[in-house]
Amino acid sequence: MSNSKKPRKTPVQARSRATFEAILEATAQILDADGLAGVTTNRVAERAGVSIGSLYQYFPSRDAILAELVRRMRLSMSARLLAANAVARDLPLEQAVPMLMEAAVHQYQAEPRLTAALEEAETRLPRSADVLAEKRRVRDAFVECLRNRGVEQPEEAALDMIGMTRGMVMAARGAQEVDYASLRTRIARAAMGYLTYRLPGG
Amino acid sequence: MSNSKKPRKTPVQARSRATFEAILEATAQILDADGLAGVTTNRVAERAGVSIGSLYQYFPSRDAILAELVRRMRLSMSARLLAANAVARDLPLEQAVPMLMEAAVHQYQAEPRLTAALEEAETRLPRSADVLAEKRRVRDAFVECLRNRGVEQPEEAALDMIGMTRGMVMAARGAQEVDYASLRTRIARAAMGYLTYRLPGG
Amino acid sequence: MSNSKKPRKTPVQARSRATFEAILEATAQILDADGLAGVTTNRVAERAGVSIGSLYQYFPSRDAILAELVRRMRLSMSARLLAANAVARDLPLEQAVPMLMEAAVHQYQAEPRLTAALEEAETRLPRSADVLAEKRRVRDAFVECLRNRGVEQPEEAALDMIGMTRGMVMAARGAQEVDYASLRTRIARAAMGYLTYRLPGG
Amino acid sequence: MSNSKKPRKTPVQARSRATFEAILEATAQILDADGLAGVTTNRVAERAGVSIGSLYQYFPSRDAILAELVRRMRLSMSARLLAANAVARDLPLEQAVPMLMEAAVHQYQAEPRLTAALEEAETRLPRSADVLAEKRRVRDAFVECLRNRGVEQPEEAALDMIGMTRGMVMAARGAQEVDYASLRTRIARAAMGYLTYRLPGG
DNA sequence: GATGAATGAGGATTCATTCAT
DNA sequence: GATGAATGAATCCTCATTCAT
Repeated sequence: MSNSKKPRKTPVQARSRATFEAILEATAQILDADGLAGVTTNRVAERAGVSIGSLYQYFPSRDAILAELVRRMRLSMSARLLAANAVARDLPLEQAVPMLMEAAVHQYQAEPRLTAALEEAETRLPRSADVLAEKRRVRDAFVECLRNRGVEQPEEAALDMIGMTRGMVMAARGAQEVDYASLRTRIARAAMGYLTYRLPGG
Repeated sequence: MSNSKKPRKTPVQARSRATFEAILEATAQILDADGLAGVTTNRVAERAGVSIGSLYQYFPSRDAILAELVRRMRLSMSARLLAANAVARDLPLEQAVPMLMEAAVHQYQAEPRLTAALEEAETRLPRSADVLAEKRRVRDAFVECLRNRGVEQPEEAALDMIGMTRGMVMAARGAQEVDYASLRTRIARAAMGYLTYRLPGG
Repeated sequence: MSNSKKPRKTPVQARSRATFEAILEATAQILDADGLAGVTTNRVAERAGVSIGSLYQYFPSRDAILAELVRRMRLSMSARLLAANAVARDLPLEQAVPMLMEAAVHQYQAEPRLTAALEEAETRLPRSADVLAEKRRVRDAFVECLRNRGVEQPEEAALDMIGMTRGMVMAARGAQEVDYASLRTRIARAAMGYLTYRLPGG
Repeated sequence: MSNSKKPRKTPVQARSRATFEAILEATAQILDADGLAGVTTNRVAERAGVSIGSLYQYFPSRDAILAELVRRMRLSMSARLLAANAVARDLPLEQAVPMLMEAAVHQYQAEPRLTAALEEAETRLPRSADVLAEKRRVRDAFVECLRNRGVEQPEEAALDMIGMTRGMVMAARGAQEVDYASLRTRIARAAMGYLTYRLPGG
């Protein structure tokens, strides 16, 4: 019995592959334009230029399409983070952290609406081991970066830095802000400030 | 021209008032328990102990119920922020900021699931002038606090601080973290660090 | 959480009751005309003169409609059997058995196609305690009748007599036979013969 | 005018023959395991190790596959009956009848689920001359056996004996009874009793 | 001949909303 | 005002069948 969230058939032939990708692409477009509620299987099929039957040849359910997109997004985010972490390996904290934050921001900045919709989808979908693993890798990249540079409580700090990144991008997006260069600088500042500031009472 | 998102009638009589509130309370309970998707008008009516027909006497649509709850949440958040700002009027930045951050966190901390569901509802609903105004007041409270204490770019900083607050609470919640005292401290630290840190290159 | 095979709402008002019965009646007509495969919810609703939404107010699923019809059929069969058994209480075997057989045959004879369709439905549906109980009562009526008159292995004999009844009616129906008086006589003969015949070797 | 229920081509070559049989075998397996509803053409093709396109080279429709299986079942039943009748040619009624009954029971006993599924399929399918002919031969075997031994109304009696056989086996199966030796004895007893018993009033 | 990708009519079910009583 | 029965558009999904490669 195959996992119902996995693609139903692994596309090997060229035509199959194209259909498979067309369905994902159509779904991403609709998510970006109309959000999660706009994604109906018939609409996806229509936009993909495919019959509803074909859609169900490749995905066992509507959720499976969303799950695949979420999986790809998380995969892409973790890949970017790991790459940034590798590049920053020998840099000091104040140079390494901005690089990681920039990597973390990238996806939100590149496709803000799609990413928000996919994160919403992620909360609706059953927890997926794949997705959890990728998120764990992102956090681990932060943890490693911080621990190697002597930061205390690196697990907690990683969580906080990921959270503030996401929160600040979303807030900027909500306020229609478009100066991403400035935003990245502020996010890096927030992270470094968080790591170095000592509260008066603490 | 009647705004379809406003309650259909202003309840003046006691019984009307009670029914009106019962519907909102029922909706809030369902949102907290099952999220936005669990809110169906029939279910709300049933839990409120009201017929579906009566529900539509008080609210013109399902969305109108959600809009009213969103409005109240934003109202409550801005009230809390304004109060905190008033109390902190004469305190220095490093004492005022934690007070504001704490006020901003409160709602998320007190009812995390309900608040998340209402924010999700908010993104689905058409922009409401009421809600925008309350959010503006929250931001203005931050702006005033910062400007009075000589912080540069207070508009931008207010936005960032609100964003990081929300982001860090949500991340903590997603990681099942429950030590809110620690979380509040870290959020205050992030805010103060953000305001005071100078990037090497900047 | 209510049993999903039970009617969703117990109809108390006159209009409700009428709708409820109209749905069952429409389903029975379709079963009789086209068999189980002809029963689609939309078709039932249409024939009942009711919207599809109304149908689902009264029954949680297509199967629930069928289950209710099966339940009624079994109820009616057991009632008839028990009545016959009561009437035959003081009669000797050779008079009692034909009465029971006649009662057992009645439903098949009165509505052969509908009954066949409902029995087919019964095998598809999850076992229902109600239905099993009614079937048990039918068998128990036979058992009691036989045991009181000194028949050996009355449980087994009851099962066999019920089986032969059903088999002979169905075969007659398949052969387009319509002389039910003759059929009943033969069924009674088969039953009595079964009970009294001694195999040469046995 | 091509009968759409007939196999599309007569397989002469070995490979064709093998494919044809594989499809039938796969269908029989699915029928036995999951009943008529489990038989989908794609599933049959998959289990037969054949593409769906090939399946439609050998059978014009799903029903044609089922029809062929029904035809074979009836063929096999009639062959067994005719053989039993031949063997019993010179035996007296009370020895001949049990032999015929046993032959009639055999198929139900050997593959109860498959046989039940095929009989269900038979009722769904359009009447087939082939199938009717085989059923006629079964009945004729009984008729001949009875007439030769002086039984009155042999046509009617044959019908009744076939019916009671089927009914008793099905009832036993429904009751999870597995002692087929006992069952066969009882079926023979029912048949002989039916043939010899004289109702008091008759 | 074989393949399997593609088709789309059709079926079950939900739920916001209306309106007769 | 209140009630709740009724509505039907919209949604997810299946499966027999076709046809380009």
